[in-house]
Amino acid sequence: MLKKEILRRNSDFSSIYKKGKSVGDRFVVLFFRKNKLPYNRIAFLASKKVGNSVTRNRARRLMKESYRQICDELAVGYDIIFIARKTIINTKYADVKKSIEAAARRAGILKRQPKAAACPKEIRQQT
RNA sequence: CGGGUAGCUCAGGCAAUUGCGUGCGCCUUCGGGGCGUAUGAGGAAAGUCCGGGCUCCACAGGGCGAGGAUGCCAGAUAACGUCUGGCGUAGGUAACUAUAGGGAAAGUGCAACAGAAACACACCGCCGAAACGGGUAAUGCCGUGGUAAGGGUGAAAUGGUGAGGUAAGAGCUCACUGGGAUAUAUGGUAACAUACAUCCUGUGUAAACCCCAUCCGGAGCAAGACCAAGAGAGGGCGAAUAAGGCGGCGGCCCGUCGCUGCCCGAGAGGUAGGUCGCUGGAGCAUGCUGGUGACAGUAUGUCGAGAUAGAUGAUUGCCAGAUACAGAACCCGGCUUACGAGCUGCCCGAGUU
RNA sequence: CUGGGUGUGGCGCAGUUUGGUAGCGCGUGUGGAUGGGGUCCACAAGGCCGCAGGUUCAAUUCCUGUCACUCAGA
Repeated sequence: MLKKEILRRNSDFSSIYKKGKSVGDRFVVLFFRKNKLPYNRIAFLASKKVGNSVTRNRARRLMKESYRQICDELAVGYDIIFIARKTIINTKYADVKKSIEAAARRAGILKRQPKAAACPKEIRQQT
């Protein structure tokens, strides 16, 4: 993941919360919005409700790994926020991955044909 | 074997595939790219309860006051409210543990309820030709009174036992003794212990105010240093409340609400943002020496995170089996709290030989 | 990183200053009043004062430690 693909500014977050759409699943909640850029911007969140710092780090790492596996199949030009729910405590990686896939499919940002890829990795190679 | 008590160690390892941060080297289309290699969370990283380094501000000689903290003695330490060793006291059969442990003979305050009285007291009781007054046929019978031995209340009632003494009693006197103060001697660096002499004999509370001694300037890495868009002083051109543009409501049009032209822009300031501070240090490991110990000295070896929306993950296999509490955020020394496994010493009880 | 505040019946709060009886409102239960309900009246239950130690004769109150929640500032 490149550094420009990480959401940082508070204004970005608030505009996504305000104007974007959301999809929930068993372990994660997804906020997303079009950003008119040739790549996606991502953020992973785990609030204090999830637990202590070890639990929150674990949740974010699981979500990151899942995103890395499926990012080739995602559509391009979105800001996406992944938020961990309380139920993510003591879950396995495979379950989190499934949950994220399901949420993305329901959000409609999962591509039908994964071969027309626009993953950031390939942008990187083109530019 | 059971129970207790004191301390120590580890915090899963190895391999494969695939990912992440940083350092170094090379390549580069210069992009917060690629390749290779090394390295990458803890015993508490936690709570932020103390102490220090470091940085800025104040004072540059120090003192006083306010406020706060600490409070047996000696030592360790950069320093501490920490640690070590001792003393006293308390608890425990013991190993051992706990200890804010200076001053109540400087002053003020408080001690509910109960009780007569909780700085000074007479309810019941005892006494009474001990003293004064009154009274009866007679009697402590009545008043003033003496008395703290006994009863009862209370957490606490004027130190305890015995004898003398007395009207009855009382450290009123004596013997022994509890406690305290002072002086001397011995041991100890000291706290203190022991012995002896003299004197005294209501209490608790200072984690109530207070007194005494010692210590403390304030803020904190978002400290602080450096670079520095945009906006802004101003200048030039244009326009005249219209049109147009942008945004909100709305599926769209209509409608409605809000905002308003373009260009140049020194110095200073420092916003967004970035760079440094940022990890080699009261460092770590091993050995030797000194010390009861905390610790100190010395020799050799060694470099072990530095992120900035925040880096350690995922999958599989093997090791008999398996991981609790928990994630560095300027850095150290402690304290406290959470928690898995293993080992050792010592004490008590029971049993066997 | 720094500095405050709060914790008391089921809920919201007093009491803590100056230690000694734990209280108020709503709610709950029972009874009364009404033909019934509401309002009203009477009575009752319900608290180891967040937790653990200490000081004291005695602690919700004083002291120390600790846990949780919450606010403010940089």
